[in-house]
Amino acid sequence: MEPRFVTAADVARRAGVSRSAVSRAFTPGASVAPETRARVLEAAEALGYRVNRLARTLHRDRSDLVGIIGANLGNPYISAQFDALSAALQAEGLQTLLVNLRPDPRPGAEPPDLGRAVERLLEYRVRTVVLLSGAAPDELVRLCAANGVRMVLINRPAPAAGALADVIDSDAAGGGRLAARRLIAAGCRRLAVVLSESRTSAKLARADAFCAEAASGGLTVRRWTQGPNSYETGVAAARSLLEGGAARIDGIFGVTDEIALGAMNTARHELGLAVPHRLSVIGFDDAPISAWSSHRLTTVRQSLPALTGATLEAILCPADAAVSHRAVAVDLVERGSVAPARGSAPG
Amino acid sequence: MEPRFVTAADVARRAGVSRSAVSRAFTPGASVAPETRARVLEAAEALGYRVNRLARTLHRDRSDLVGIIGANLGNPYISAQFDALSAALQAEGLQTLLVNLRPDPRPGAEPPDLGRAVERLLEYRVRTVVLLSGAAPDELVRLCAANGVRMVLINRPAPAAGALADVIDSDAAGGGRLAARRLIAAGCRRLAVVLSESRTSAKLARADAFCAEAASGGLTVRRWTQGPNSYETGVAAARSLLEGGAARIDGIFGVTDEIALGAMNTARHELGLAVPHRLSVIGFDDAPISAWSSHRLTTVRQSLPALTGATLEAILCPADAAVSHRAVAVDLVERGSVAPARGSAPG
DNA sequence: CTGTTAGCGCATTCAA
DNA sequence: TTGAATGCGCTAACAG
Repeated sequence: MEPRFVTAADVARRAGVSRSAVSRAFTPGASVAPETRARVLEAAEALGYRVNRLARTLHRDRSDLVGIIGANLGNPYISAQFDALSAALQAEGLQTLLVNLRPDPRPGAEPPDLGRAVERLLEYRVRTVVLLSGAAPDELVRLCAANGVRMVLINRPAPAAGALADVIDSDAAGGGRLAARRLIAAGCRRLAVVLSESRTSAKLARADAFCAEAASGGLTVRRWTQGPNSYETGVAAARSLLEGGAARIDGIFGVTDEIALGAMNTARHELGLAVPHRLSVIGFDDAPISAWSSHRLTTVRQSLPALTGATLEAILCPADAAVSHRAVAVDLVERGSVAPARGSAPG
Repeated sequence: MEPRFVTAADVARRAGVSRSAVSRAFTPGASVAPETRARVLEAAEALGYRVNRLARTLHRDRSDLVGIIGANLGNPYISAQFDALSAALQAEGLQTLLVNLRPDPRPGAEPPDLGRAVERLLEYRVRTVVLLSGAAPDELVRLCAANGVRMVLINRPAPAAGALADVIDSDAAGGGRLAARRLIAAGCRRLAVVLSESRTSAKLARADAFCAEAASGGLTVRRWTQGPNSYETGVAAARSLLEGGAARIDGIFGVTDEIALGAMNTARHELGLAVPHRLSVIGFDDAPISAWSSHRLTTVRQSLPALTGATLEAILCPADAAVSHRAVAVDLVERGSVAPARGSAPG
């Protein structure tokens, strides 16, 4: 005899009431006599009944499933972000359904496809799709909208105007400028920026603003672009930019902490360059590990609580609310990877 | 006019067939005329229809949702493990429904409750519950079993004999012994083990085996237990164990890499102790960041692919299969945080 | 307040 | 192969 899930009918039978009574006993705000309700709950308890939320969803216009599309979940910042977001959702009674865009390592496997990911989530009738990774083509945004599902884009390229997508953006340009100004203040004159090949506009915007700010200070920036957003990308960049010392790069901006850490560690431990005396390094994110005493990375902070809060707001807003654009401020966290500012303006 | 999800009936109408035909067109192996099928697919495409997997689940005996219960998703090893597992599930057509056991930071919030987490997942009729965190009381295992849901425990205390739960265990005792032997070979004589307060038997077993092995070598071990499994726990331990230098601890085993890294970094950068010359440190997990040149932590490796593979096997096994116990071997990864072995046996 | 009834979207019998 | 009918577990509108 296969064990089976207990149904409302089972409970009704045992409690000697109708199925509706059972349903009502589990619906907050429904009108049930306290006594009936108690009897139902008792029977449910005895039988081990619990509401089938999947079936319940058939009736309501939206489920309490929130789809999160992410890649790179091992990344120190993204994992923290995902952790915070899923916890916050849960506190609101929402549940996290994950689609992992990580490439399947098996030979012959197809590369991950964002379109399929979204469709998959639509099949589960999620109420919202949150994009932590990848760039959403307008067509996908429209697809969701056509199904009454809002999309929330976090640090993603903004979709076409009028598209039904909320966007949460930390101030990439401001952060890039902050980084450039700080390196220049430290006396760096030969700057480089390291970014991954991902076409994510947030990372591009960080790099572009960095370059623009440097240019306005009369400096040109060596731009190093290759590989994924990973530690190894930073390692490779450091080797390529610093080895031999011909270019005499003295300031590096990594568009994510993970990249910056790869570059900094390689400079320090593999190439023997003193940080920050010979080379200053600055990152973007403020991942937890960046504060560790083994790193002490100076970085542009995106406040995780702020980011999570803005995301949650967007997710919770009524289905018919106008789309919104939430900006999250960034600030510079001074630690030990950038040389002290020279000639800072006196008091 | 609210946008609504397209239903099979809509498609049937447009294609001029019955709803059943639509259903069959989307059911692999059903008997449909190729021509009908084509017409249905065309109509579906035009309308933007996709199967409602929630409704589909009402008919099948199990859903394709796998519930994962985890805490500490920001932990460097756990995030990697979660990443690998969710990707592997997806490659098998299964979907990850997450319950995050992270404490709600809001004031007055209740602490996370594993029982509620499991019940929540049962409400979604998941086919399997995977426990990455917490210890499963037998009563919870029985609860799942009563609902025909298998439980998979990863590095968790084994439930009562006969309970319907698959367990995946990396060799905690073997790893603990490996760590002890290595520190002893390095010439360490004043050992300490650092563990968190969590009652997780895996971490306890690592520590216990470490102490036992040290004892058999004539050494007693200072046991430091406090706080959660986190970097800060390692930091606090290092301060408490090493500050002042009275105890002259010369070898530390952290039961997770994160703890070991906290201890090592604090010893090195805050207390100014040379690692490995003055102090040797060894961890357990082999998280990606442990290999970084800023750490080079010698550690006991749990192979992530092996762990993920074993987990997947357990999840995919038929519902009526006997419960299984899978052991994952560990080995020592030599890096730079332990002094070279002295007087190793020649040839 | 309660039970009856009628769906929600789908898969699967059963006849045809 | 196909359509009609039935049921999955639940909610909601309706009468009582």
